[in-house]
Amino acid sequence: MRLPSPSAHPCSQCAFYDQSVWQPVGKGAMSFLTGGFSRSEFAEGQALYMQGDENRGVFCVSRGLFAIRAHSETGNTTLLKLAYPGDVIGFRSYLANDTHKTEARALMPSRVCTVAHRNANRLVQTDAKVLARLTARSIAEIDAARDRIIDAATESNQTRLARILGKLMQAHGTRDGAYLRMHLPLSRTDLADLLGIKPETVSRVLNRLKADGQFVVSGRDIRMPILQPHTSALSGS
Amino acid sequence: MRLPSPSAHPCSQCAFYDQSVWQPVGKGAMSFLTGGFSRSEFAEGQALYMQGDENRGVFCVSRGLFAIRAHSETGNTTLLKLAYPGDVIGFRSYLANDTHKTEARALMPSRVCTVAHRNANRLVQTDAKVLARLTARSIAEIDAARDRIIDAATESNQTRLARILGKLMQAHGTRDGAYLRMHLPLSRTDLADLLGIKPETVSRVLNRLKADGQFVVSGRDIRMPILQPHTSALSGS
DNA sequence: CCGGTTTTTTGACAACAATCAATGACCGCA
DNA sequence: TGCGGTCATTGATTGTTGTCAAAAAACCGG
Repeated sequence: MRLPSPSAHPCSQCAFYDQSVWQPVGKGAMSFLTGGFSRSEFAEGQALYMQGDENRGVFCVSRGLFAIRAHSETGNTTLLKLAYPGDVIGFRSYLANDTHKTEARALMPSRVCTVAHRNANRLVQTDAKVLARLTARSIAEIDAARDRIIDAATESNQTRLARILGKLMQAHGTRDGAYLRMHLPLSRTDLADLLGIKPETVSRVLNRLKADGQFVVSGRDIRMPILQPHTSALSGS
Repeated sequence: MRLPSPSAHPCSQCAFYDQSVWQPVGKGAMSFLTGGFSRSEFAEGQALYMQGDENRGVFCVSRGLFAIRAHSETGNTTLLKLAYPGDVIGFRSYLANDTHKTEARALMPSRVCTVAHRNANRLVQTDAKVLARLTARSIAEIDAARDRIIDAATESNQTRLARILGKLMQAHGTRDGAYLRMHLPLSRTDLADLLGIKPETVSRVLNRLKADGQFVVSGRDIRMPILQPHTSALSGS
């Protein structure tokens, strides 16, 4: 799990190096970073952390997709967000010095880079820029949550579902003729927990999206026309 | 607007002094705090800042109630949160060094304490504890947003409205016989923007709350029985 | 390939919300 | 006092979602 070269920046080969929380770490503190750094593979369904767990460090999704879920006492589950490659997760618990209030679970085979709690502390103490980058992630989290609140309050579930699928398609879809195609990494229940509706309703909303020609859905196999519907409508005349 | 004694901590008489972002400021940096500190009164309907404005500082609600709203290009308005006394607002814009993405407007006669942008910068540079407290507010903001997302996804609008009214009643209600009573500081449209529904639906949900005996509503005059409904139901037999 | 399980879909109905239109209540002000 | 104007309520209708039940499809281990 440890990387071969302890003097090189462990994120230097990562596609998200520029935005890495640890990018400011210089030569002087590099041993704090490489010492607590690890890269782990996660199978579909495997948890990175569970609700109530002590914080073990700061995590960065390197590949795949994670679901950040909250489980209530009454048994309800809300899928708070999807963590895509480049997203940093677990930092709320790290910054608050608190247990995790959500769980993170891989929705497909995924890879995560971890900086252990103790080492993160040392890096934050050594370089103020690291803390500044963590603060920036907090602000981005606030913005994302605000956007989601607005989205939920103003858009129909059909529109919201189309957006979620479109974003997943952009991240995980592959070209197939005039379509983008993917294996949907979320169950109907996951989609329901993401929208705050019941799985039966997800089925019906998907039917509407199919009827509108926005998606071709068959189980977890999903295709999305690459051309925007209004473009093709205009091209006909 | 300036306070009389420049050597005393301007928050020292405030009910929220302990949780004040500026509480850690010591004698050495006090002039940075008192110099940029001001206390302002706001009339009902008056804006503290508008969406798109440059950040002028960090604000703390001292008395009254503010609505934090987001206006979309399409003309939709979402009431993102209510800022109660003790709440710090405007810090997202301050920390991100960005324009305000929301507006803050007084819902009743209110008082706000302001630390000007430049002085806030000096205080943050002087004392790391100040930044730590701002970070803690960011985390609290993330938590509050998460709670709201869960609430919207799992609770009925009736339950959500009852909670909102109950919280307002707790903050602004006065005892009146067996009831807590208040003048509702929000219009039906505000309540609608808070729940993500239409004003007509707010009317109907209020009717259901009335029918259930949870509230007595007449225009903006609202009363809430102090005894829990289930207690009185049991006491009958 | 089979049997058993889980997931997803469909159907029927009730509850809830959006929309549009009309009415009613309230307020400020001439 | 009466006149607009805004805000709030109500009614009628349609669309959406929840709920419960059943059927269909997908999945899994042997």
